[in-house]
Amino acid sequence: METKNYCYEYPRPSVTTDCVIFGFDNGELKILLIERGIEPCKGKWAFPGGFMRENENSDECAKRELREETGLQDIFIEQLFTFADVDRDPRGRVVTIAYYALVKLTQYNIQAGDDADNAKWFPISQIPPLAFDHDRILRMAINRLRGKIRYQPLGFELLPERFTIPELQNLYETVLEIKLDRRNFRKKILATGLLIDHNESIKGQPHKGANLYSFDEGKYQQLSNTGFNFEI
Amino acid sequence: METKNYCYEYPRPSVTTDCVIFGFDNGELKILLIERGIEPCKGKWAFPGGFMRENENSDECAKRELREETGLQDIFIEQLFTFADVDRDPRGRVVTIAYYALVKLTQYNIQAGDDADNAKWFPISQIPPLAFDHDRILRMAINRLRGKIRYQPLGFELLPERFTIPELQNLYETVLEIKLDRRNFRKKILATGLLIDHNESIKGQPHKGANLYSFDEGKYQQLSNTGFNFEI
DNA sequence: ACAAAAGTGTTCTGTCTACACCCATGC
DNA sequence: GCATGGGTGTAGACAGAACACTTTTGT
Repeated sequence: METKNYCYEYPRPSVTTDCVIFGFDNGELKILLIERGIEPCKGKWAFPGGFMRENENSDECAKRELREETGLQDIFIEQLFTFADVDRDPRGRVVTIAYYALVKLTQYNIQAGDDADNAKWFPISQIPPLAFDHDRILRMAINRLRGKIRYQPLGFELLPERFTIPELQNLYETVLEIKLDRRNFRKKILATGLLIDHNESIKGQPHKGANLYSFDEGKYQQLSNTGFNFEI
Repeated sequence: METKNYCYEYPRPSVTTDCVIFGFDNGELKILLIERGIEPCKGKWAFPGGFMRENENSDECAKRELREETGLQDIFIEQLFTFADVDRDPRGRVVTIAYYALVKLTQYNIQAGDDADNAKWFPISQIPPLAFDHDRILRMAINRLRGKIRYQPLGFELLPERFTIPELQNLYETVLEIKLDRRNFRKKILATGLLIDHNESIKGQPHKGANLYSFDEGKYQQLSNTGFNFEI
């Protein structure tokens, strides 16, 4: 199966994209994985991904694979890192351009088995054995998310369109694995002026329902053009 | 020349690494470029780089190319981003894993033409027309350096082993394109406890010579393991 | 003695932290 | 009326910003 192919006198590796998909639900950070039905690594779990085609760039490839394997589209996706170790795939030389994506899980409400039969969400505390070097990719994706959520408004990509401040705080606490002061968090997040108050609150709970907000994407774009920095 | 090669039924692109090399000299941030002697883009300037071999990963490839084309080794180098647009190289499909490197320019004292005949340092304010999509790569490298120098001790990689605080400040001011207060800068950088005082100062100037320091790499490693964050 | 850059300390201001009580809702 | 979580304000600590004068050295 392995053949040597040369162009400019050099062998060419296969190139794939893989995508680490984060969701947030029930106070837990989760990852969408697909169970491999064929060798190599049959029975292990892997990120959705696949081979880059001749007529698409890596961004397009990552988005296409996401759509084909999970039905997801129009979600936040960003290049993470490229993995090019010699022996990462037993079938031959494979270079993988890894991506990570953020899903409004409660909104899209993806079910395991949308397109791929054995897709499943796993809390990051209970990740099953992963195929290839996907554990390394996962570690890097989590670090990227942790690092970037502090100074870019990524959190909102993981929550429904309308969310409460306690939900947002819970997300930050979960992702960053820290505790935050309720009063200070609310002050800081409202001080950015980037939350739109909908004067509407959650009903049907045995306690006061929290107020709903949404993120003002347009205002954020404006502000970031004038050198403003979001920061938690 | 272009042939279609399939493995797992998919065509394989060529894979290269390119490296954006930063140096700092004379109060200027500079980039090392190589003039292309052959088509395509003959006469334009490009980053050193080349095709990844069968028995090396991308890090090894980037370091090897650096050594072969500039004589540089054992310098700071890090993966930047992967460029995989369909038409970035007129010869065919080429995926480039870009790197950036930092050189202690005054120390290594690389001369234009070490190995590659037409290597030359350019101040970033006077970059000549670049080959392929290298202007995009350069922009991304500069942004990465600007972003990362604030919260990781990258600055020291661009200065000689022993440097003065005014030199270090000058570097930060140049890279970040801002002015910093001399007294506050000194206070902050010394407060980290990461500078070793050599009680030795620059001589032969028509004014007071500045004191020499070096960066305490070992202490930084220790501190960063215990959750310390460098920040300017 | 003078020009040029290095070195040094204090005050002010604004931001982050810590913390306790009342409010709304469903049962 | 009680249990549960939501919402609010203030005082103290701390870090960052602003700022002027003295010191060293070569010419």
